Amino acid sequence: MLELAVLGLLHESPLHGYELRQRLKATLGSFRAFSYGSLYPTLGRMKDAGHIAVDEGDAQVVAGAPALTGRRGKVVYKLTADGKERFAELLAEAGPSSWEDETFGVHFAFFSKTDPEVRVRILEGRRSRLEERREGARTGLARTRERLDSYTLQLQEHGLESVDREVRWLTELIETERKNHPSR
Amino acid sequence: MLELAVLGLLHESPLHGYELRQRLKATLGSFRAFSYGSLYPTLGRMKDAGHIAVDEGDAQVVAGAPALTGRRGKVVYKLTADGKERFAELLAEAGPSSWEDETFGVHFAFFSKTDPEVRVRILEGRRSRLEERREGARTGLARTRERLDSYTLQLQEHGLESVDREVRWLTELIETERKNHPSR
DNA sequence: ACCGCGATGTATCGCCGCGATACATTAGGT
DNA sequence: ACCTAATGTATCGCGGCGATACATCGCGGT
Repeated sequence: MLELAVLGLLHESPLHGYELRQRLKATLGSFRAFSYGSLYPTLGRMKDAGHIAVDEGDAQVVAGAPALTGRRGKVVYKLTADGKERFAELLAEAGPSSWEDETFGVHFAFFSKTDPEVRVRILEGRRSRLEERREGARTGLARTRERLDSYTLQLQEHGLESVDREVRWLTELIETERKNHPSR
Repeated sequence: MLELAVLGLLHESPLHGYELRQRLKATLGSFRAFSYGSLYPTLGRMKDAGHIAVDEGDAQVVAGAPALTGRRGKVVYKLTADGKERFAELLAEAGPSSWEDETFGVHFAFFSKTDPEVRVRILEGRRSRLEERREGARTGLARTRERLDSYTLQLQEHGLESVDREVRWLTELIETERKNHPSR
């Protein structure tokens, strides 16, 4: 998840942790943050996996100054060849994991680097996922409507409308995609 | 979080795990699920804390049948006096934690059991939280608009609109609250 | 009468993300 | 010269998630 996002961002240019986080916020927008508590461990894992490499931005040690305190330098991360492969691999997979709530947004953010066929499949997957959920909620609501207090009801309805909105959005996107890539 | 939800549901009537989860889905609607992987550990913690007690729905052991396999019975959970106190305590607190994304929905679901003053404070807190986020996103968007590809842009804008929608919803709710409880 | 299957039911495991926190460095303002 | 805000790296414990494992029960089909 975060892995995909990091791969995507480093695909543009090498970055250090802090920048990475800024970009994350800027790219994913209001929909997902990713704290340092996730970022650094993920970077660690990715490094271990050999998908990224570090350029110690290295500690320009001033001649006279004793290096008593570790004199921390910037740590710049960049993609390795394996990392690029991994990125392509993740971009290509259009399974249920690509259209779960949190994951979808990240995949979407890198759509311009994704194969058009895959784009459509992900959008459609996401849409039917939401439609399922909507139907479940709708019938559930119909069954229990009377027993619920007005606040719970309001919550449900707001939720339903949000889902509806997203479904409409997705439908538009799918149509646009089809228009631009008539496919087979 | 889950703790609050469980307290709220058990406040109505004792339930066992499975029912609890059904109610969770029904009450929180499309917006949050809560898997068993959260539920049972939470129930464990709450039991340890003395907020809930278990009624072993107990293994009606048939006379002749040897109890070789543990013959698992239903486990019914119910609130203790401490649990009711804890519930009231959680309902009364209207701090930042009450209007974070995930938390807010749960608080809202039990608004009918919440003090009117607290309700308004939570709604307002949530709203300003969203407005902050919106401003951040809006200015960020304005600064970087050119550098973003159309998909990222679309994602941002969809996000912004969603936030706008929720802000409008909250504003309506706040007005209704004020109308019904003019207060000081 | 038997089988299988889906709903009901309890529970655990490892992974991952979050918020809080700590601490160091650098730029700019007063 | 001093203070603050932004930049920067990193860790810790907690809580939630999806997958998984099992067991029981009622029901329809053969």
